[in-house]
Parts: sequence; structure tokens; C-alpha cells
Amino acid sequence: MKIIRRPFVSQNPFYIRCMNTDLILKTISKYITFTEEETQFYLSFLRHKKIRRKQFLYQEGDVCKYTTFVNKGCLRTYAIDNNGTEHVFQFAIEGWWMGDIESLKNGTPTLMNTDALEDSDIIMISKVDMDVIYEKIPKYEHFSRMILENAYIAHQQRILQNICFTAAERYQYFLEKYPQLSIRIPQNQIASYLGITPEFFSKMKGQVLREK
Amino acid sequence: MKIIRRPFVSQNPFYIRCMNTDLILKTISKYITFTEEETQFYLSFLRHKKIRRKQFLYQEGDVCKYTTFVNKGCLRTYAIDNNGTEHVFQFAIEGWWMGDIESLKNGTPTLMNTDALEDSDIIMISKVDMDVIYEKIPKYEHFSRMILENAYIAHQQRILQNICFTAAERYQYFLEKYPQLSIRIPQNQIASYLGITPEFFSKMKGQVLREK
DNA sequence: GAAAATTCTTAACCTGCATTAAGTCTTTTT
DNA sequence: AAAAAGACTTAATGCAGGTTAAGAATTTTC
Repeated sequence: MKIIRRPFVSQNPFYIRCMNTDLILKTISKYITFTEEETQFYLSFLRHKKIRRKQFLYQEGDVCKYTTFVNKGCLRTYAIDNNGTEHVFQFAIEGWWMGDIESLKNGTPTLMNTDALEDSDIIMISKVDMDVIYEKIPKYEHFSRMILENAYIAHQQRILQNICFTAAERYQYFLEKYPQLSIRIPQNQIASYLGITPEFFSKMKGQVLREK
Repeated sequence: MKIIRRPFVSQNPFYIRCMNTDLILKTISKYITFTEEETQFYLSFLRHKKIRRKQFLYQEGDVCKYTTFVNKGCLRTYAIDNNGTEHVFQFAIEGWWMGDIESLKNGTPTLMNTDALEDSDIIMISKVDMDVIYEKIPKYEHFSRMILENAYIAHQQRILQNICFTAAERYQYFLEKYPQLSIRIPQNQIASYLGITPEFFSKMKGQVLREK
């Protein structure tokens, strides 16, 4: 098999030759086992990129061509409503996958923006390359299914909580489920993720503390 | 390969020997192609069941052991909040798959109830059998991934809408996306799915019509 | 086809969270 | 280290959608 390093292509590219691939390989090895040859083949498809705080990876209207793995740092994806208000759809830190599957799968323009909350190192795999990987390493389908199931479950829980919980209950759950995020991400971003304004978030926090 | 018909096992079983499998095979053939032998092998794992209107398939606290395909009729899954109010998580009609993937995957008790809105014919595949299918017919992983991606996208859209849209906008979208459901399912159930009360739904509908 | 059970509607009043605004504190930039 | 930008808090006021209640319409059951 041919081994090639693939650059990330964008209008404002910020190439880097290569970064540490321990984390991504470790993540995969939790579900499937690559041979040495498969590992090298897989690595040859990765495109490494550094992205600065506040820099966009995708903007509304772009067609997403890459799945992203966060090697270091923190990204967020958000939508903007008719009043111009931002609403955080998801965060992603080291070891997490992200990407608008709808845009990626259907080739439609994304409705969301993705930017970096911290200077970050990311690894990207293009949709086209992913299809080659699925063809040559069929067990990678299994890995993708596992990751997708986990993401689906997280979304299911979020929908149930938006349906059944008050803002304070959702915040409580967020603290328990994502303690790493709660100390790392600005509160106005967490408020947005929870579906409330920063002002109400602040008030709510005060109430919760006073009750204790 | 051995061909066996598997009964659906529950505390209150309502066996039927077999039902039409055209729909499920047609659904699968949109994504992958079975050989004749694979088809027979696959069919041998299906458990056919009839379920009456208002009958439960799963109740909160059950561990889900089966993935469900709706062959005819209509099911719904809903959660109950701390005030005792029901909230519809999803509907499923002919040709749709359903199941609490969280409970199925992790073996944890489901937080939701699933019951029938109409007398329905369903086909179930146990988790254990599914693993055998994945092993013997690896391309079924691909089919599952496709179905899961579609389900994930639907959830993503729902989260975005809960975040960015008013109740009236969500209703508008529901009408466009699921016209079959809007004429078949009671309005109080649709209201619950949209995240509003039947009273507000009624009021909102009146407003929308008066504006036209 | 009568009775029972659901579903739908209307209306008065209520509440959780949004909006607006203004000030303080913290972080980033230069 | 000063200036600028961003993040957090508090408080007054507003509104989308909830709650309660009660009657009308429809569907289901027997």
C-alpha cells in the first residue's frame, strides 16, 4: 500500500507536517485492532492542522468535507437563530470527534459554525479518503458505528433533558457528566449549550448556591 | 447455515408464526445487497409480533434486548418527567426502526416507555442475534451505520430546532418533514413531541390559521 | 347506538426564562 | 502596563408558553 501524507486544503491553510498520533490510535484501539500495515495505511490519510483561538474551521453555508478529531485544545459548534443569537450545539476537546454528519453525508451546506475556543491541534480525514478506508479496512465500519452510537446516545439524553428537565437540572447533569468542560469553558458558552442566557445562568447559579 | 424461526419472548407473549418480510428486505436492499443464502440466514433471526393499540412494548426500567422494525402500524416512545407529564421522544411507522440504543448497547434500564398508537405488526431482532449477524454478514455493519447516521441527523435537527426555533416554527417544520404523521397521530401527541402543551398547541394553530 | 373515554378548544391567570441596561471584574492585546 | 475586549453579575421589566378549569367534539368500547 502506498503511504502518502495529505495536507489539509483550505483557503487560508496553516499546514503542519505531522503531529503526535498516539491519541487517535489509542482511541481506535479501544474498539478494533489494526495490524502494523493497517496502522501505517490509516496514518497516511490523516491531515494535521493547527487552529488558533477564535479561528473558524467551518462557517454556515460551507459544505463539510472532513471529519475532525481533536488532538489538543477545544472547539465548539454553534448555530445562529433569526435574532442573531448564537446557540452552542456541541463542544469537543482532546480525544473527541466532531463534524456535521448531515453536511458531510449529504453534501449539503452546514447550518452551523465551528470555531476554536483555545489554540488547538486537530486531525482531519476527508470524506473521500474515509470511503477508501472503509473499503480497505472493513472493520473500521465497526469503529465508526461504535463512535456514532455513543454520539447518538449523547444526543438522545440531551433531547430528553430539554424535554423533561428545568435549566437548573440540566446544569446539574452537565456538571456531573462533563466536569472537565465545566472548569475549562467560559460560563456564557455553557449557558448557551444549556439553552439559557448568560444572565439567567448567573442568577440560577446564585440560587443554587444560596440553597446549599 | 441453520435456518431457525425465533419466537419473541416476553412475559405476555403474543406469538405469530411469520409475517410479510418484503418491507424489511426492501429497506435493507437500499443500502446493501444480500445473497439468497444471506437473506434466508437473516430472516431466520427475525421475531414477528403483533401489538395492540395502547399495549406496552417496553416500560421505564426495562432493559431493552431487541431492536424493533415497524412492519405496519404506529408506535411511540415517551419519557415521564418529575411532574408525571409524558413527553414524546419519537414516533415510528411502517418502515422505521426504533429502540433505545442506550439501553440496548449498555444493558442499562431504559428511561422511556414504548407503546402502540395503533394495532401494529413489528419485527424484532435481539441484541445477541444482531451480534451473530454482524459476524456472519459484515456488510450489515455498513447498513446499520447508514440507518444510525440518518437517526443521528434527525436528532441533530431536532436539537437545533429546540435551540433556535419557536414552537410555531417547529410545528411548520414537522408538517413539512412528516406530513404522513401529521394526519395520522393525535394532536396532543404531536404537541408533546414538539415540546408544548395540547392547550398551547391549539391556541398556536388558531393563530397560524388567522394569520393566513 | 348509547355510554364512556379521549381529544380538542377557549379563556383567565401564572411563571420560567428572555430582554435590556448598566456596572464590575478578568483576560487578551498591543 | 495601559487599553481594549470579553466575561460575569444584578435588577427591572416583558413575554412565550404553562396551568387550571370547564365545556364541546370526536372516537372507542361494549
